[in-house]
Amino acid sequence: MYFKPSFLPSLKTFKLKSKATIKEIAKLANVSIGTVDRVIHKRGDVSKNTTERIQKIMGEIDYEPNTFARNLALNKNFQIAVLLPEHGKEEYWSTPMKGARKAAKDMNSLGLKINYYSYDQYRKESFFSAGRRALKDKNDALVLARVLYEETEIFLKECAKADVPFVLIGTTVDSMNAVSNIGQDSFQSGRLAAELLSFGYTAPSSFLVLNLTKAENPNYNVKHRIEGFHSYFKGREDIAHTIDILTIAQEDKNLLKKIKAELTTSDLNGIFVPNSRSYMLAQALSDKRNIRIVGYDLLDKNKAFMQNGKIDFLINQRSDEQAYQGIECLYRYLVMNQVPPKIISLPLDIVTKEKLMYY
Amino acid sequence: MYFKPSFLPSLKTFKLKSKATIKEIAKLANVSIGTVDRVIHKRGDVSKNTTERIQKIMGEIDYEPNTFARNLALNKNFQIAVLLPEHGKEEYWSTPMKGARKAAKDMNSLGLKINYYSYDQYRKESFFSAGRRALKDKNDALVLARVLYEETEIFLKECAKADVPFVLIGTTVDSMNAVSNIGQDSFQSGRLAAELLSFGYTAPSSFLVLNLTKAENPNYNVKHRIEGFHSYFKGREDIAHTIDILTIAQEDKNLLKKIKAELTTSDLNGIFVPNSRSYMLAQALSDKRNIRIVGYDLLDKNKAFMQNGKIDFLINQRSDEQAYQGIECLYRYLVMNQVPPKIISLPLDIVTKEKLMYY
DNA sequence: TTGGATTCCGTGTGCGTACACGGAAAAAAA
DNA sequence: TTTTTTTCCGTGTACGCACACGGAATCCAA
Repeated sequence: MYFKPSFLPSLKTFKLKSKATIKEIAKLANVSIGTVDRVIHKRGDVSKNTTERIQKIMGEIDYEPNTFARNLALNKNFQIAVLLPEHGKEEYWSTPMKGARKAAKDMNSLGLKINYYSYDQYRKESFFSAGRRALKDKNDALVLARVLYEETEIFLKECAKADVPFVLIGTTVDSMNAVSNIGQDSFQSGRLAAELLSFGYTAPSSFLVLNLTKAENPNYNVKHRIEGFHSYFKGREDIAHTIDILTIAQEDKNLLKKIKAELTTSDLNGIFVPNSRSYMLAQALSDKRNIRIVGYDLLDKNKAFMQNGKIDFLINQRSDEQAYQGIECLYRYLVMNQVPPKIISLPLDIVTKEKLMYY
Repeated sequence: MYFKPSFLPSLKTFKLKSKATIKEIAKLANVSIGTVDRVIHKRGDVSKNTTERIQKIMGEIDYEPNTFARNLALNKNFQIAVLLPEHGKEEYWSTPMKGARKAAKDMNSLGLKINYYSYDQYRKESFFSAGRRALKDKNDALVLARVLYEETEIFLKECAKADVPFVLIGTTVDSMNAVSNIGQDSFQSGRLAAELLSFGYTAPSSFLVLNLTKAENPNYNVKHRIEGFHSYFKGREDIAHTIDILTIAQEDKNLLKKIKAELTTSDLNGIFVPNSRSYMLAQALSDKRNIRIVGYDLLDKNKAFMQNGKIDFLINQRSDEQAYQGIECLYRYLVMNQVPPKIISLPLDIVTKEKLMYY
């Protein structure tokens, strides 16, 4: 229930002179507000002469429409669709969902409604049908992750045709003419992983990239992380570290065996797992044996292994923040006409055992 | 100059049924909107019976006022004061200022105005006069840092009396009945520093806390960081590290000498500088000599020493973000009546050489 | 039973913008 | 010149809320 809080301004309150309004522009240009409105919204039916006069004045006084009045007049409640893969309670995609829900709550009083659409990320048809449902439901904008690479491209063309703006999360490549691309710089995160993994090692050491792949779907983030990882060591000519790479399909029944085999044959100082499944490696390690591990993301399993000291660093993608910011961007875009940067690169978040309590 | 963007909704646009309005409440309660308004704003002159009936209905339909309509009707441009110490271009306090300026820009179209008040942090009178000026200028709210400890308390009592809400940044202690306290958990950051400093050392090692104090003003953040630092090692009974502490006044003419003396007499593995002046230590180190250094904040000088490898980790307080969030909080508080958490603890941000490019 | 005070509440106006409607003036066609 | 069309622009209403003004109802006392 809503009641007036005590701090609310009363009549006595000092009133600032507000910014220019269309009324003032109209007066200055010797026309009615209707004409000014026509010029602002390019609705035509205004003589060239008058148009230019009004535009000149608008430029001079730096007119910006009053957000409150505008939205009151529009009398429209915006709705934004969030299109993400289905997920279990503690899986990766639950994190951005959490961010979206927070945004929904925060912006509820601004009349914003969030609609959720989920799909099976291993079935292209599922993605298309969820996406098209979002379009049919007349959402004003769309937040999604580029999980299915080419399918997303096809779908986003449909969005463009329907004049539905969208934000891509989880990527920092300017693609598909999105309003914005919000994510983490994968290449740089790979470099950071290399730095953390090799930190303090003054003697030549041996590191492994353990790429636990899943399904046939190529993950470009993982690819760029590995590239960044290598680039770091290429730039360090002071010490000749050894870098190996081992790729195993996550579904492989002999996964644990293969990892253990690798661990016994080579004498490793550190392992980099370039996706969120470092817990699988941690499971395979019976004891710590002083092998440093750097992985990604704060899945519950990863956190548990960090807590007991098996995983040393996790680079957090903050996909909740990505989703939140995506929604915020689109809201500002729709309501206040603010255009965000094409690429928003969230700072790399390094998580250690001591930071764990925050998440 | 403002022009209608192409994506703006037109008449054809699907219209969602909007939330409950006072008009509907009035109809349900069989009274006029004026009466409903009187109940909402507790303006009196409504019979007890009617009041209760209206309140019941409001509770049932979960009424929330339309932010746009409310602010349009209020016809008020809010102004928020930012009260911070004077600073040179690249000094610590320039960072929160940057955040404030960004907020001012972002929220300009919402009619928010930010007024800046600066003071000499070593002159109490300067603080009081700046603060009182902020009050006289009829700011609707106030963002400040608790630099002068007791003086801040006195001043904030004046704010409370004048019914001016405020947010404290740079602290995570719920103090003075602030709308919110936004900062970094100092104790936890000290623990993190300890973790980073001792990371990878399996043999008993020797660490130093180098406390470069400034002026007589006690800094509670520094105190808590050092406490956290010690607490980390107390919890680690696996290895018996040695912790020393050395306090030197920053103004000490023999600062460099004293540091160098310490470095030669003891065989250190790492040094923790619990404030933003780790660059002073770095200056004293002629060569790296494999002493790990953990410090705070991204001053230009610190960044330079991190770039050339002399400083290993910087814990970033993100005071720009603190100021930004402070302003945002207060705006939502004033305009949408949203009450933020009493304490907002920003995640600890670990900066390494590879992350430097982001700042 | 009328005057005045008191209690309670409805109506009207304004906030700045969006957009429909229709009217006047100018230009073109008759 | 008269009629029709086109060009251009002013007016009015709506959006939901805040608040002032003043009207109606009730009650008490004279």
